[in-house]
Amino acid sequence: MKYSSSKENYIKAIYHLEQEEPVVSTNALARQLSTKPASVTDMLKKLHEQDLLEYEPYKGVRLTESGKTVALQIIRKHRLWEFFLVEKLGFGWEEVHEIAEELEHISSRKLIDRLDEFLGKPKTDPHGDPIPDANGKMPLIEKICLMDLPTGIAADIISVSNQSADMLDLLKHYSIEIGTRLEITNRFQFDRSLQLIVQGKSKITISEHLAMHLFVVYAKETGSK
Amino acid sequence: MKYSSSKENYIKAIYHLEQEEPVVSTNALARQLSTKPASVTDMLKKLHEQDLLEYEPYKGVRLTESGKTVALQIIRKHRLWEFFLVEKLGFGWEEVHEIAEELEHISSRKLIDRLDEFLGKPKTDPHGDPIPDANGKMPLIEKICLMDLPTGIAADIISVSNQSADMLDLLKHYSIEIGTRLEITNRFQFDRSLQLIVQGKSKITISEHLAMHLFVVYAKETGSK
DNA sequence: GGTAATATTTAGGCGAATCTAAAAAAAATA
DNA sequence: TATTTTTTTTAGATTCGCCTAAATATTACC
Repeated sequence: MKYSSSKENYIKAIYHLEQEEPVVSTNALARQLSTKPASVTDMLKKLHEQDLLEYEPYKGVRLTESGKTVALQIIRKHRLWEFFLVEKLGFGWEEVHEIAEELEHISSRKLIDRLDEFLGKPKTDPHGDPIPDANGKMPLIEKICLMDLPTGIAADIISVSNQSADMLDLLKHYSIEIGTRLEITNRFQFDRSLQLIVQGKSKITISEHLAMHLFVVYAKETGSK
Repeated sequence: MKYSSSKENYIKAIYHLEQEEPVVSTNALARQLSTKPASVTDMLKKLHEQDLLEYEPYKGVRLTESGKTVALQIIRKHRLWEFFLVEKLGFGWEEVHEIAEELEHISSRKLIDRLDEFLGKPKTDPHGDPIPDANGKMPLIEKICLMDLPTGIAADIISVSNQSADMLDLLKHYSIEIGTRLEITNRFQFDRSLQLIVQGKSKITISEHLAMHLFVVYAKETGSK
């Protein structure tokens, strides 16, 4: 099924707003899309007819499963194109969003799967946001600073959203690289710095600033189900 | 200046039709764009108001200089994206046109210039059609079978529009590769085969079929102005 | 040169996506 | 709870790109 760019933008916006609150209001959508509430109502009715969202007047909206699937495909395209722009064409990560907003509406499924392949099936975009796979499944990636504290669950660094020399310098200092296993043991509220165990051995403390750039994927359970 | 995808398609279609006949008719355009003559008339009036073409009712249209500039930028984008799809993503040359029809409307100038760079500033797309440079200038490329005969002007192979094993095999046989200098000395009318001098030395005869796939750029004048 | 065939334009309409202004429902508050 | 404020929807218009049907201009041909 193919949808207009405009519809795709609505679906994507609803998806993002749903991350904050379970039901999305007409006004919130209008704000997000820089449009007027009346226009939103019109469009919601159309999207509802296509079963992309649950909508009852005055009650706000939620994406249906089918709507979520569409949203994830758009997000996949957006983030893969961003990755391409930065890694292959040398754009700065701040300047790619706008271009990706256009590219995400290119419809060819084959194109996006081949692009994914070409880029090496990246797990996150240049901003560190996770890229859904071809089936729309998000990798379980989080900024380490957002992880729940008392889990004791180990996590592996999967990417670093900043490749500056200064960043790499710091990572080297802490002996952190792609694949390093980390475990959070404490979060100091004063500056929100994190205490970590690196590779099950050394104990370190890192700043929130650094933590914001470390993306981790939860490590597979070790044995026990 | 930015134009809608629809307008860009009109401009591109007019540009292509102008290659055949100096003035483009409403009907020809309608046919090309799979639309109705009445719709074409509507659009021509709008494009005329934007000074993209010369238009007087019942007299057909021609692009203005400004219209041509726009057309060439669209063609540049189309062909660069085709090159990308084939060379980087591994698409077959037959399947890229449709996707490029969408990609050509992505507006970022910086994107297309970086893409050009990334691809190595190719001179032709996978079908062998020339790619305008950033200023809209077409490289002087021709299928060798279309070159005027008694020129004696040398030309360098700049690309080959077919990368099959059979093709490469044949080229190897003739010692022709990218950069090889060719000079046409005769065209046999019976089968339109061509007699060439390769690298100023060996004399060979190639079929029209092969010649259709050899693209050449006129060699720079050697010394004399 | 006049008439028939063809090409083009005009007139009026439609769907998509937007808008403003006004009405109606829901929420907040006195 | 009654009233005010806020949110949302409805009603009616606009622009864009397209359509069909009818009118008009051009061209081709007897």
